[in-house]
Amino acid sequence: MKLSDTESEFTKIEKKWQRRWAKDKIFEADPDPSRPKFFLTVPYPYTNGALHIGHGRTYTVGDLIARYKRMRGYNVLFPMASHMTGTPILGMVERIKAGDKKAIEQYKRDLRLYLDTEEEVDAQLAKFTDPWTTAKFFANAISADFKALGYSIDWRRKFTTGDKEYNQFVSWQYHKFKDKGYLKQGDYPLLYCPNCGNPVGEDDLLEGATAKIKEFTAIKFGFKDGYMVPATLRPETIFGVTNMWINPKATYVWARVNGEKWLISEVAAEKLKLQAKEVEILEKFPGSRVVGEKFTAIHDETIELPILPADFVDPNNATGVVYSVPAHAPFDYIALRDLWEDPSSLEEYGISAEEVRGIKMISMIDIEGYSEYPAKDAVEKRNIKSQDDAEALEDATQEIYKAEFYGGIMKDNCGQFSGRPIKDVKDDVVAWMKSINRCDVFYEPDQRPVVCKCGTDVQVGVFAGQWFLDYLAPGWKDLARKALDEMAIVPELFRNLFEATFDWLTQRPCARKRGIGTRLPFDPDWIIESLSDSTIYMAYYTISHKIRVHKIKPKQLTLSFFDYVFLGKGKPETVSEETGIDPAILKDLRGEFLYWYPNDQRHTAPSHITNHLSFAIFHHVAIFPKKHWLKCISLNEHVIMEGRKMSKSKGNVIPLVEIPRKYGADVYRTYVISAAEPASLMDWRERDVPAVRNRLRRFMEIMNKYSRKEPRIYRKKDKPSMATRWLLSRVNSIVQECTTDLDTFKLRDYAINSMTEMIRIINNYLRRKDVPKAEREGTMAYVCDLWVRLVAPMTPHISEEFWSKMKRDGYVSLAPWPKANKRLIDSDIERAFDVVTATISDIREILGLLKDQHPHHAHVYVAPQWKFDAMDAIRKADVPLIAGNLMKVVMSNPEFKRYGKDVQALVKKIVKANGLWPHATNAREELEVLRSSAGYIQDELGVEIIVHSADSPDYDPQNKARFALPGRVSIFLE
RNA sequence: GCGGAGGUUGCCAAGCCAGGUCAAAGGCGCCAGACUUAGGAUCUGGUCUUGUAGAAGUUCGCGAGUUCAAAUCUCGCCCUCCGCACCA
Repeated sequence: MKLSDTESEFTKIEKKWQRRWAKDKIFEADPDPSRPKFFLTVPYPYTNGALHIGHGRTYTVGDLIARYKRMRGYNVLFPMASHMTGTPILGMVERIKAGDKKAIEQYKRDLRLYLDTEEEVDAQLAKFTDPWTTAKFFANAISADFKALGYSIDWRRKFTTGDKEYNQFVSWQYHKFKDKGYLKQGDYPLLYCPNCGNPVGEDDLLEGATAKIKEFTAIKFGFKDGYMVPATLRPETIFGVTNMWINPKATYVWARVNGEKWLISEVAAEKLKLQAKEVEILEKFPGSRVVGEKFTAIHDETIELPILPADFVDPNNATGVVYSVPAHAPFDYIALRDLWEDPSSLEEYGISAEEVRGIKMISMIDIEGYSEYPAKDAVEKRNIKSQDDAEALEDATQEIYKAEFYGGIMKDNCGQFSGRPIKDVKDDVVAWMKSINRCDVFYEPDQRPVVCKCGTDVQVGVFAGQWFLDYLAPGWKDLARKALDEMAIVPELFRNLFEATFDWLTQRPCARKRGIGTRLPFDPDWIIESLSDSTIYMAYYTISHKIRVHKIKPKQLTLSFFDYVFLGKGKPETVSEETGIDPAILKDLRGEFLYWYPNDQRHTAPSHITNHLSFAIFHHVAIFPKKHWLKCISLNEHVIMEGRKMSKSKGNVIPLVEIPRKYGADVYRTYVISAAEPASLMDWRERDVPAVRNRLRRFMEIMNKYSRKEPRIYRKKDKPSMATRWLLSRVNSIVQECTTDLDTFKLRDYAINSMTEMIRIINNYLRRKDVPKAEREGTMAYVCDLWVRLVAPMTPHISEEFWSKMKRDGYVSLAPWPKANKRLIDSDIERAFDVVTATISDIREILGLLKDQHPHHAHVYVAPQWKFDAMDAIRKADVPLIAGNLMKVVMSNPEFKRYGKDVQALVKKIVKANGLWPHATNAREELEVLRSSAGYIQDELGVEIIVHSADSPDYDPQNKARFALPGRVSIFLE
């Protein structure tokens, strides 16, 4: 696709102003103690491909805030960088190298967005053999996209997370965690592909993408000179064990597991090897060999129980050994029942019918609504006949599991756990077994199949020595909560999710074995995970440009360098000795950090709350003093397309790069701001875009016509028309509302007020023929001056164009935000005008109902003053709206008594309307407004308007005058 | 399962926290009129139901409740979306 093919009508203006902004460096922000600062960040994009309109929403909102704050007089720093650490880029590059057709096609699609010919695309793709080239290409491409959308970014501070200098910064951060004791090492289970030898994430899976890891308790029942080891989700049921189940046809092993002898299935032994256990197979044999033998119970080793055969036991599931609790497990119950009924199959194992019939179910959990043997109840309720009815049995198992977990109590045959609720006791049973070395953990994926892209079955691997950030470390969470409490979250409704996340955070692996990133300084086998290298990096923006300017080398960026610059520790002279950096430069960097920090606002999408944003808060409180904690997090939801999720595979993704040339940056920006409030999902609807574009055209049309006239404010003494007074009032009200909207993050209201509503009132004003030309032009020029600045954060390019046409100094991007002139806001006029509008619609409605008649005159009767007074009296009294109450209020004033019946009618009306309605301040004003608007009403309706006072109507053949109410004139048409 | 957010008039989407000015903003779509050679654009009006006098009736997931008054507050129910950890 040629870039020049599809230029939008706005492209020329947009490019022109982007060039000038860059030339005059107006968004490059340096410390300036004379001005208040505002430091805004939006997370850097991940540069492994083209961005789409969804990303654009967040960056556009960020830019809108930056531009607004700039106009409010802040020294705004809005920087950007690019993210390339982690696995995605690496993964893609590997897939391209491997000749993966899908991956290549996907990259080609993205490249075609930026390159003109297929040859160029192929040539570029050929260079994508290392992640750096890829990341750099897209980082540059995305920067260009951002510039083309008019984002007011200070590009001098750009860096990538792969930079050596940045790695030094991340290293420093992790040294701090280590010093605080927040870093721990331990075992950690992950989905793992034995063939690739790597952990697998969602993107690496062919099947089972939603798989999670399930933790079983492996219980070591005494058997011969070792243990027989079933794995269970219900360890508390060991008190109800009656026998063991073994699949006689499957292969079992005696294996040495961490020095102990375990009997498990052969498959399970292989799995244990991946789970950080030392496993040596001692002997292989069919399950049938141990059937009929005895093992001992955990809670009482004098109890010997038999091992029985069962076909339902799957050697591939867990350890392939199952202990039987027939009273509480439907599978166990039915298998045992089958043997009771037909013990003949046991003969070959030397187990007699008497022996098996002698096995008694052991009830160990009390639960309301069930008999002694809940498993039996559940099976009978479903009328389950055989072990083969797996679905019904699964259902029964779920029922009992839930019922017992939430409502079950351990019976008094459960030793020290007797009498306690199941849901509380579970962990304690495990802890107790652990203390006597009778249990271990065994992991399985919670679903099957789970298949790696290489075609291999995925298993659970346990990484020994995995590094964690321990969010439970003493004091850390409390500090983070404190920071959250003091921080602004906008929209506020997202705070709940932060709080829930804080509650739920425990430990989190923070390093891994593959991907791009910073090596853990004290254990270089590990690479710091990319989410936790992106948490306090806002601080890095404050100095990144100067590191480059001063050509400071990575090895000079030592721990004491960062300690000094970010924490003020040490003396510049000492640090200079160590690093070789001039003390003056060090002081300057420290000054820059102190000027900009803290980060005043971080804007991003709520999907990051449960990870990156929460970590950002935790990491800030861990490293920085309170005055440098984050001040505010603002969020906007993501974007869907025509009511559907966007996804590359569906092909319903609009790349961000196409936006400026297809629609125009200002059109897109306006669309994005006005389509939905930040807290809600935005639905991109192609057919709504032209409507936005047309509004901008109308804006330009009006600006073209009036912006270059001589502005003049018509004050009361100039005796302007009512319409002009109304427009001046409305426009200034809107300026006020827009300011509030932006301050309270009601961005959609801002867009509607500043664009749609402004156009509406201006259209209305321009229709009024009673305004003298000079007055109209002067007033409109004044309005244009306010308007062009009001919309500048949203439509910066168009605004800039008119700002220069209006011969204003400098850039509108740096112009002061319009200030509402409160003296021009006249709520009386606005209310009075509403009466005119209401009168027009009333007459229109009546005209619509009069099908065959065509009246030429409309007699309008304005309510008498006493009715206004009566309404005011009620308003002031502020009593419940019951007719009696209201009557009392009005009648308490003797003046109203003489209107008896009419008062009653008025009160009835108010009760019916369930409240008071707006009207002019008094009868005189209402009369005046209507009289002065008679010509306008006439133009609108095509009938002659005669306004009367209801007190003394000149003409009232149908006695309509007495129905007139404040704000609701009475009308007679003829 | 646990946690979070929601369900508004054809569609999208405000309003709900601080109950009355709410038949409920704004946009899209649709209908009509003006302008125009025509189309597009623009401007104006209409768009829950009924109505030849400005009115009345029925609505904001469902069902109860609180209140003079509920889309808004309380309780119960139904349904939808999102997150749940190595994935940025």
